[in-house]
Amino acid sequence: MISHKCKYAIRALIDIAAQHDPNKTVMSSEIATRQQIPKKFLETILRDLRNGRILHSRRGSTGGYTLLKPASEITTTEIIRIIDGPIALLPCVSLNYYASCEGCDESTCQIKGVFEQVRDKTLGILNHTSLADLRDQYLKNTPQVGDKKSESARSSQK
Amino acid sequence: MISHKCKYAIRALIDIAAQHDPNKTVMSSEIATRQQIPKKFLETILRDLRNGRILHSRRGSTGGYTLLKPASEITTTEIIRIIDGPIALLPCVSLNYYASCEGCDESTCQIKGVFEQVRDKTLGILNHTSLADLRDQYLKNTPQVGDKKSESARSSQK
DNA sequence: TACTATTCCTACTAAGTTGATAGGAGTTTT
DNA sequence: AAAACTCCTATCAACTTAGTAGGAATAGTA
Repeated sequence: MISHKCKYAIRALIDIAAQHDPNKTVMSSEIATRQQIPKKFLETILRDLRNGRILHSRRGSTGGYTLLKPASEITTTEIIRIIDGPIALLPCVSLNYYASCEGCDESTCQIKGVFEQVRDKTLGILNHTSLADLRDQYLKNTPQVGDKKSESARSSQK
Repeated sequence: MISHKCKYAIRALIDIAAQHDPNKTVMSSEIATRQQIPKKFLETILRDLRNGRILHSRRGSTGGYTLLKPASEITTTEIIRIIDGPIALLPCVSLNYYASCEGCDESTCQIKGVFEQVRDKTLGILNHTSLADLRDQYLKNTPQVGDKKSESARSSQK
C-alpha cells in the first residue's frame, strides 16, 4: 500500500500540472482547498517534493510552487520514491533503497526471484505513467472553469 | 514492502514443504531453529496460516504442522494475503480487501487506473508462483541431508 | 493415572511509522 | 512597515510491527 501522504502528493502535483498557465505559481492554500488536503500537512509534502527536485518554490507574498520540469517527464515512480521510499516488496531487491534482508542468505534466497519479477513489472508500469498522463485523466473527468472543450463536453452530456 | 512476519511465514512454509515425507508433521521448534525464526513469534505465524487454511496442525507430544493441500496448489498470493493483507497499492483497487479511499471520488479518480495495472501484473506473477516452486528453488540451493543428488552435486563442486 | 511435549490462546510491551498540528522564522511584494 | 507567502523544528496521538510471557488444552507414553 502507498501511504495517504503519497496520495496527497500525487493529487497536489496533478493540481499544479493542471494549471492553464504552466508558469503560474500555485499556492499551497489553493491546492489544500481544491484537493481537500490538510494545509499544514500539505506544506511538508510540498517541501519533500521540492527537496526531491520535482517542484520549484518561491517565497513571499506572490510565492507558490511550479513544476521543475515538464509534467511529461515526471514519472509516478519518482513521486512514490520521494514520499514513500522503496517500490520493491523486499529490501534486497530494491534498486534505489537496497538493504540486505537480515537473517537470510541472499545468495541462496528462495523468494528473491519472484519479487524481482514483481518489481520489474511494477516499474514497467510506473515508469511509463507520467504526471502528464495523470493530469490528462484528471482534466477529462473534472472539467475546468473556462475550458471550452470540457464545457462543450459537459453540455453534450445533458 | 512485505513485512518481516510475512517473510518468516514463507520461509516456514518452504521448510515444511521441503520435508521428504509429506505426511510427517513438523514441529514449530524444528522450523524455528532451522530457519532462525524466534520460536514464540513463529507460533503465532503458524496459527495464522492454520486459520488461513494453509496448514493443518496436531496437538500433543507427537504434534506439529503439515500442509493442508499440495504445495503446488498454494500460491504466494495466498500467503501474503493471510499475513499482510492487501496486495494492491490502493485500498480502492484491492480485490480481497477493498475499501474506499477517503477523500477521493472513485468515479473520477485519476490514479486508480495505474494501480489497477500494477495490481494485475503483480497478481499475474504471485498467482503463478506456488509454494512448490519456491521449495524447489530452496532445495536446489541448500542440499538436504541424505539427498543423494545434492550430495553428489556438493562433492562435484569442490 | 501421571508425565511430558506439543499446540493454542490471551495479553502485554517496546519501538517505529503515520498523519497530522503548532508556532514561528525567513522572504518577497506592496 | 505590513501582509502574505514558504520554510523549519518540534511535538503529538493513534496505529502497526515484531516480539515476549505465561499458561491452558491436548495427545501420546510409562
